[in-house]
Amino acid sequence: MTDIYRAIADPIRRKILHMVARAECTQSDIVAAFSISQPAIKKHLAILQEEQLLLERKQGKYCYYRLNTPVYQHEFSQLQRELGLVLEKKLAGLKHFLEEEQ
Amino acid sequence: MTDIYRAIADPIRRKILHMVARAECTQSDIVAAFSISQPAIKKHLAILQEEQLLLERKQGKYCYYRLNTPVYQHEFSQLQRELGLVLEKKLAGLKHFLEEEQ
DNA sequence: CAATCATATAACCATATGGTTATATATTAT
DNA sequence: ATAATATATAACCATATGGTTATATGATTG
Repeated sequence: MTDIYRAIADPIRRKILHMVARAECTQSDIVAAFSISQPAIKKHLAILQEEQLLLERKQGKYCYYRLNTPVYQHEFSQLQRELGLVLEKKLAGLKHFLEEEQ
Repeated sequence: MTDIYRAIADPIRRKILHMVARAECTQSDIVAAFSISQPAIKKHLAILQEEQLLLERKQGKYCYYRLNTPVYQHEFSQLQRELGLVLEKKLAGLKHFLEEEQ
């Protein structure tokens, strides 16, 4: 079940997400954009796919990747909510502290 | 230099962030809140500290942890921006596509 | 059909992660 | 002083991560 935290843990995977959001890319487009080997890129793509953030379309010898936008959008807003709550809790604590101080 | 992506990659560390945001906690408070060993918790705390998200205060036999709020706030907004850009790029692509279609 | 290009996969390696148990040390309470 | 509690650390283990090279397969081009 989509662990976006795992997906985004690596900076190369984050850059891949940017690439495939901007436009559909072939695997070799992606390989060309980095200075690591094709199998290494493949593994990153596999992780992004395991986490459902990537869709692929196979055409001839090419494999096109694009963002799975609905999933990304959903997972991103969940993440924002989860991490945003941390700050809200902090604020609530400060508020409480100030109100006790009257 | 603070890799928030590493810090938040594990669900236990995310829960710890919530705990220490809500209130200052001792290490044993945190240990009590999970079903893993004290050394395992200690390692999670060490990672959160390496990434500058946690401040500690030592008092007698207790070690109090609290959120490093400014750093968390800053890193969280950077993260939001970076991951939000992915969606913006997607939207820009769709917009461009529609405008070509007139 | 042969060469080339894109992708897939196997085998390997080093390091990181996430956990354990056992034990040491320091502080506090009885 | 002893016992109990809180924390720290060492040693170990299994698995995951992030990379490599070498090679196979499949599609396209000359």
